[in-house]
Amino acid sequence: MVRPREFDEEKALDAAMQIFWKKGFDATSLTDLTTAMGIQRPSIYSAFGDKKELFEAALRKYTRFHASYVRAKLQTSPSVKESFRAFFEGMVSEQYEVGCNRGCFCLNTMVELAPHDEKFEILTREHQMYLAAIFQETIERGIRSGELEEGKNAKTLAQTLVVSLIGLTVMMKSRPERSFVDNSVAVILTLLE
Amino acid sequence: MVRPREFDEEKALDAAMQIFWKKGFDATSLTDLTTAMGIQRPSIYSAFGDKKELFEAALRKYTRFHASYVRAKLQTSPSVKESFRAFFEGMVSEQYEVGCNRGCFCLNTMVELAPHDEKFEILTREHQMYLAAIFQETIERGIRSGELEEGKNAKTLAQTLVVSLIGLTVMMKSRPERSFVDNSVAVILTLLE
DNA sequence: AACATTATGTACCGTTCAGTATATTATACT
DNA sequence: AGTATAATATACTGAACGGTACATAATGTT
Repeated sequence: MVRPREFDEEKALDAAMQIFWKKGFDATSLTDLTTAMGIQRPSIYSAFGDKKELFEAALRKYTRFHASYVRAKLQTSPSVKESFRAFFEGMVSEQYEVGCNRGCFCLNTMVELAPHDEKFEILTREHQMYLAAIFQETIERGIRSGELEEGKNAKTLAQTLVVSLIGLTVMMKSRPERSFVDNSVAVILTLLE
Repeated sequence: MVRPREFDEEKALDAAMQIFWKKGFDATSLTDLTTAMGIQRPSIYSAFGDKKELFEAALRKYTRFHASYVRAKLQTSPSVKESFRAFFEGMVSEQYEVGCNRGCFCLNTMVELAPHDEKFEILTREHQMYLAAIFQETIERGIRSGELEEGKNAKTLAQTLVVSLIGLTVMMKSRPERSFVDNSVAVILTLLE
């Protein structure tokens, strides 16, 4: 009945995510987007709406991906402590190995848009809350298995680990000496002892 | 010999700092700046250079102010633990009392500009290093006075507290329930126990 | 094969941006 | 008082922005 789309919407959205992640909302122009996505402006508007709607779709894609990534990373070992260690140390390694320094798309958005746009305030907050829930479940698993002491407050500990994760991620944007973050990770992990 | 400036440079720079702090570099237009600073464009250019130079001057003013603020806050009590508590809890209170949510100018810049501009990567990193040094000195004071145990590693602990400070500041940009940050502060402070 | 429908490519819209040329005004020194 | 100097105010520049009108191309159905 009609002419079908020539481009893969998911691939195009992925390209948009990458560039928004790297440059942020304001600094990304529609020309940047058409180049990265490999399609023309009217195709963007018909498929995704305006720039902000596209950004929101890209961010939602990111948070889904990121949440499942974190969930997977925290199950790499039967040991909860070991899983958290692998998670934090892996995050640091990845950031220092990659050339560009884009950090976390959700945190970038929290800084750039959340204070002036309630939609993104809510969206970014809820992602952090979700991460805190994942952390809490993992800690509770450790308590049940006996690896962590019974007295630990899983909820407040999880919240603190999320705060630490945010701090590490943002700190690395300024490329401090690696020992700075390595030391911090080591101290943060003592909270699980 | 010449016509003197009609405006107070420090006051104008302060106004520029406030608006850059609130809106960031890209989102602040020269029209915003002339309005906030109460002067015309050519006056900005002759007194401060271009937009980026003005931004840098504003950020340097901020970091100087912020560093001395932190130094003062950490001497509010002879007790190091109590000083850190006052510092972290005060920071949270201030953020929740203020209507707008501008966070920390230096961290905002770390996210917006540091990854794409080496000058700001260095500037923001050095401020965090300076904060870490202040924290370390404070912890060492606590160790000398006997308030903190001898075995504490002042340096790594200070680095971790800086990471925590960053995490709290950024987290608050999404306005989570206050208990979230209050809990985190409480746990973070246990690192000093 | 003709048509209705939607995607695409091009070229454009008005607006806003950072930055500046020019003319005027106000000062300090001679 | 007159002049040299620099700070203002106005108005403008070209470029880039987000967004869209319009013509063309490609499909599935009749």
